[in-house]
Amino acid sequence: MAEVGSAGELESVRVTRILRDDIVLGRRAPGSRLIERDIATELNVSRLPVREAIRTLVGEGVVVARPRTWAVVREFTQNDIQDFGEVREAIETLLFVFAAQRHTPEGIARLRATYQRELAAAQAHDVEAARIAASEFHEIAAGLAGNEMLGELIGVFVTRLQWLFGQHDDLLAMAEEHRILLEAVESRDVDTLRVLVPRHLASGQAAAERRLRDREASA
Amino acid sequence: MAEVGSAGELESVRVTRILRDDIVLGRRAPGSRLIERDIATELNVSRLPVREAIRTLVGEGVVVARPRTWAVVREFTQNDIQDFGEVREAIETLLFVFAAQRHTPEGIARLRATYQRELAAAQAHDVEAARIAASEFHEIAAGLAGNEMLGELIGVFVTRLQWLFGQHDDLLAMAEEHRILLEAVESRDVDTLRVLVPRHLASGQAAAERRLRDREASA
DNA sequence: ATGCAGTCGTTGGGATACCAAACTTGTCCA
DNA sequence: TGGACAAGTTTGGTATCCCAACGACTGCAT
Repeated sequence: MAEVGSAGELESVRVTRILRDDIVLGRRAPGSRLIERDIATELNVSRLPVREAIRTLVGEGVVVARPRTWAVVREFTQNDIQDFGEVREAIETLLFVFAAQRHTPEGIARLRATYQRELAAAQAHDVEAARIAASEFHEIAAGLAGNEMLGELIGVFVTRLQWLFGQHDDLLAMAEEHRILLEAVESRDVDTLRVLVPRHLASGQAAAERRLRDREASA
Repeated sequence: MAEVGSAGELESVRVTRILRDDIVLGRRAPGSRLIERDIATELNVSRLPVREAIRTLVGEGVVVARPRTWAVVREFTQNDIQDFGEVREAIETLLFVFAAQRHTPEGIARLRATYQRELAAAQAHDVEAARIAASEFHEIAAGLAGNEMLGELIGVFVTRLQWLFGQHDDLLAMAEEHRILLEAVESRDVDTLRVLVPRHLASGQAAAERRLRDREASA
């Protein structure tokens, strides 16, 4: 019918992806209502896939739903972002430290290739490609860490991550930071990573806080 | 109708709780099938609440569901338990360090009261009460940490935590460990906590691995 | 015995219609 | 101004029906 996405894809998955993109890309504002019937009509599906999608997004922490009323896109406070940053620092440090301790030559090669794609995209000012490569960089690093539970945990948090910290102003600076991370992982330099990762995150953190302040000021 | 649980409780929540307890308490074995229709009939509800419950439990990581087939209770491997332990160590260290840095006198009083309840229950060999108090101990500590995102993260993991590490053999030893944690938190002794928490977790870890090995041997 | 292909029953994903409970909202009145 | 009340929305749940996909079984050939 619509013939979008991979063959045999479940409707609920498709709807989830659409709504998630709407939220992450800002097409649905924080606080805006998610009304099952309307969305169902809009996307030409029944309420069922929409319900599942909303539940999934609640699980991913970007939607809040109270019983028997509409769900809304989550509104984050300055405090939430700070809390999130603290947690993220711990998780990502763990991630890169494990990656440094356990990586294989083959894995490093893939990580480096992805970094180079990111760098090229950043130099060409291709925002979308750079964003995808950067996100892949983290995915590969998660693989190198060789800890599936850690992967699951990151999976739970990745949507709000992309939402809150998705848009990084300075693509080249970000690529450069990834180069430094890459080299530390390759040389298994755990001590350096323990100071590097928090510093890497701090820049995106500041940008997210700034964006939120701007939004609050204009409200 | 059934008039169980709190008033106005959603069916899906009730079903989720029932299934979760079945799994955590071992009434449903790892690998056993969760068939929507059967469970719906069994609990006298329609398929919808059951579907939602299963999705929730998938989110909590204790059920695996592939499209268009039954879901099954998750089977954990030795490797999963080890991975989980690594992640848990990082999270709980973060939790107790934050609690040490940010606790209030009032919060410490509640933590101490809960510890004393746990100790009393352990001395009386009341397994159920000790288990509940121990779990409350962690909940209160999470509150003291003053980081809602960390709370959410723990919420995602708490079910498999209770499932895999729920039964601790030596109640008195566990209470004693909680006493040491409590005192370190109270005196804001962060350095001690950084070595204490991993040690605290190691004992439960070993017990879980032993249990799994036994189960595998008898299969 | 073993491997394999086709068949058939089972099961989840989804659509539709309907209802009750409860949450919002707007209005009216003190 | 503030609160109680009424009306309209919206979700949660039930009941059916259908279909595609999956799994299990059967029987055949080797």
